[in-house]
Amino acid sequence: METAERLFLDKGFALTTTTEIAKEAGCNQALVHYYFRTKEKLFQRIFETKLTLFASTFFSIGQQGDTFEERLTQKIEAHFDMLVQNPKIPFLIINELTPHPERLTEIIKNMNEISMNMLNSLESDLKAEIKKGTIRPITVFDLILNIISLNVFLFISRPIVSSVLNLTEVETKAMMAGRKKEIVQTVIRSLKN
Amino acid sequence: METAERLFLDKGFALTTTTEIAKEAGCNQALVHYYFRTKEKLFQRIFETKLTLFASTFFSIGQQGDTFEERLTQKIEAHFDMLVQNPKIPFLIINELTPHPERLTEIIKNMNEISMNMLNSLESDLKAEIKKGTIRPITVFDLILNIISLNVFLFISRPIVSSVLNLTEVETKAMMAGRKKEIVQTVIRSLKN
DNA sequence: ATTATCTATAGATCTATAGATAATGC
DNA sequence: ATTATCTATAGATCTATAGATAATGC
Repeated sequence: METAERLFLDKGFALTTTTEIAKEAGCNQALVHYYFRTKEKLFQRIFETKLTLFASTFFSIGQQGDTFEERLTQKIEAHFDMLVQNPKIPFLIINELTPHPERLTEIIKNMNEISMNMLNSLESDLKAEIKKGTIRPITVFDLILNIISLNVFLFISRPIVSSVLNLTEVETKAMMAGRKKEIVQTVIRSLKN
Repeated sequence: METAERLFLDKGFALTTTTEIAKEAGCNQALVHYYFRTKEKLFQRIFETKLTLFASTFFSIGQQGDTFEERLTQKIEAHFDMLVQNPKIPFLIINELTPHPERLTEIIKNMNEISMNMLNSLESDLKAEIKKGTIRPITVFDLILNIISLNVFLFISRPIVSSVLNLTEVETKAMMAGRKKEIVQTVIRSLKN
């Protein structure tokens, strides 16, 4: 499963073969099917884990903090840090869900319990601030999509950006750290009245 | 080529077969190879066109306008409008370049002529504004990546967002129009001192 | 006795080409 | 005579399973 996870994350479902998984895992190809029946089933087990991880993190951290700005900064950074730990998840999700949006339907229901609560808490927090006049009017949808766009796209485009700018691994890390601060700045400042 | 373009944009290189291209184009599969030799060559002709289109638009529009804010708004909207016309290009580029970053190397050189000029003009424009104190200090890299992130990710995630929120086609269009305004707002406001 | 692992292979694709036939241009 | 189109097929995968053999657990 570890090998399969790595290969699926690198190349997606279509480009990964059970032969390759077996080879890199050090067994024969039949054994992969002995344990998981089909390539699809093996993929789904990995994919659902990754999708749940990706979706839940954003809504589950950053409830403390005195000011709205602090709480929001925590959320953005927690989301960013989750991506640092799982940099290839966004590519996998985009890669698989875009041609097969129907795959999402079942999984959404499983997440609604946790995420909806957190979403509502963010929404009421946001609305209170807008009413106070400390930030401009904005929907929770737009705010979240702004944050996810800025965070996720960095990780999606990282291989391409590193290639275009010819960055070493160290330089890439420095660039990512810089982006983390910049993204927080961009989101916080964009809310100012 | 039209059929191939549509299928490659929808499903990427790996999931598209020359058999399917031929079938939907109304000829037999051998004819595809008669004209294009290999699936790879056919793909590259389409891919390079799309990649050039994607990369050049951002740097080639929006030079007029009295204030920096107007010029920047034009650039953001021009980029957004290009994506409206070509909503599936980002997915194709991400999908193909992430597992094969080496494919980019040749193509970069072709674009450097145009884009570098435009990038320099944006950079000097930006620096002048920062010096004047009308906007906060920010690198041209961060500004461009902010814009591309917000714009492109919307189009990458559109199928997923529409599916999650259960949006009709009309509702999706309205959402996109709202996002266009919101993205401009976010970028402009995030630059304020 | 059950579970794990292997070899071998069926069956389904898919790309690419060979070679025959039809259509077109001079 | 050249170009376009077709049928047929070779060769390369790849998934999945059947059936034999080895390892493990009681």
